[in-house]
Amino acid sequence: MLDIRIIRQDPDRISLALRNRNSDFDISAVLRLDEDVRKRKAEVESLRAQRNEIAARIAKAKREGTDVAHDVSLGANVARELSAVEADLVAEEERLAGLLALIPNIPHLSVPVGKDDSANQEIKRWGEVRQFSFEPLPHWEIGARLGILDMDRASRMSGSRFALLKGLGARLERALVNFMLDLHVKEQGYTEIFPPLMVNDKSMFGTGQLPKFKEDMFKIEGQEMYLIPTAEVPVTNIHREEVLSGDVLPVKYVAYTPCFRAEAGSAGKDTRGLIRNHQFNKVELVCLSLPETSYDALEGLTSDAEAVLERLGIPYRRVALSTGDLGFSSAKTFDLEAWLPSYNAYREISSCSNFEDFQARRAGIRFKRDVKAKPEFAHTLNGSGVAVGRTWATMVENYQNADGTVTVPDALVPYMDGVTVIGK
RNA sequence: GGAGGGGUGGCAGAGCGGUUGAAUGCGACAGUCUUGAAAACUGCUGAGGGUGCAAGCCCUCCGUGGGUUCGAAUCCCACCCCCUCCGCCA
Repeated sequence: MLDIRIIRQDPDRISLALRNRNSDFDISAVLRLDEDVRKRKAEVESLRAQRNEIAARIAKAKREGTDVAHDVSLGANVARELSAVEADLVAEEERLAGLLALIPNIPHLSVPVGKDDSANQEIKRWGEVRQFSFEPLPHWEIGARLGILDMDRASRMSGSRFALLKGLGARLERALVNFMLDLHVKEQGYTEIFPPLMVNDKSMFGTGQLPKFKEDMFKIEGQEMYLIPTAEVPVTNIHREEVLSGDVLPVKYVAYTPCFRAEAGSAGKDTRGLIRNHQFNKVELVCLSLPETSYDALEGLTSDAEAVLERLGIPYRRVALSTGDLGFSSAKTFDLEAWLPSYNAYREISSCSNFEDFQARRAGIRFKRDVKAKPEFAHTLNGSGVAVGRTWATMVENYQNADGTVTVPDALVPYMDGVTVIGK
């Protein structure tokens, strides 16, 4: 959520930012409504002041035993008028809040301006893309042949876009999760979290999934509860409605969770294998930071995610998303894209974002610099560290051998009980 | 799922229709004392918003949302959450 005061002060800047994001949101409606609300609020408050004054007078008169009838009827009139004006105010305020909740974040100045992902900017590349001496197979083929990935049976029990891992395939998934968690916890100083996988609508509002992206989530029937689309939601909301003391910042959390996405509107895209499923595993990094250091924190968080790919020897590149490709809540996002031989392209495997105070304002995550200071909104960041299913796919494809086996990279061997080749 | 109990400031805990934004204690903060610290004493101590150049003035908040009333932390209704016991269950 944007600060209404910024919209008031600098509407042109907001409008430009929205246009750069391909948003047709009409700021002027917000400004008009904001003015109405403030006018109405002044009315309500002066009526309340009158009411309070009359009530105080009656209290005093009763104590002194003087007549009260005149003030009581005066008070009744004020009360009647007040309730009418108050109802108008509530309605207007709700409308304004509803509009504000739909405005995306303002991109940071460093974000490349452009209308879609073609304007994304490559920041760096790491690793050599492997040249195969044979025709490489996609991971769903490799997995099926090795008996470690079974998409057919998964769709029989659950439908399309679900995966069944088996034997060393399941083991590999678990190995990846543990490897990533160990790296982030033991070497990079994150605190491990295992959060609830269902959250209420307030939490979904806090991180920006609601109200606009309801269709992308699985809702529990008959309840105001959703399956989490990412650990970002419960983990960022750990400190919802809290005032932290400034010296605990930065707070760094890592969580492994399954993620659930309805993926409305993605029909026909990435229909095979592990790339785009309704349920997938992810290790997520979340950081709460001081405002002035949040871009350093973004750099740190992104390189913490990159370390995962580097240890696994997976070639990747880092891309700065353009204004047109940026997510709703984000002020700046780096995507990490891993080389996927079956796509003959780099595919997103991690997305690291600085939301600045956008989520913190929605979720009420604040801090005080010291005991006397006014509370300020913290900055929130998160990034995948990294998507496990996509890593599974990328690894299996990059490490496949001509005989159909898959070599296990050194960093993972201890997590695979010493297995160095899958399929031997 | 059933039966009770309870949600008040950072914490504990009063208040149960009229100077109560809220007693009291603890904590925190500032100060006095002290070579320093502790103790003791004194003072202070929530958040959000409107308006104004400012000083200030005003409004809101006692789980949440409604209602009654001139006036609600206090009365009524609904919901949410927590605790205890029983049932069920990995």
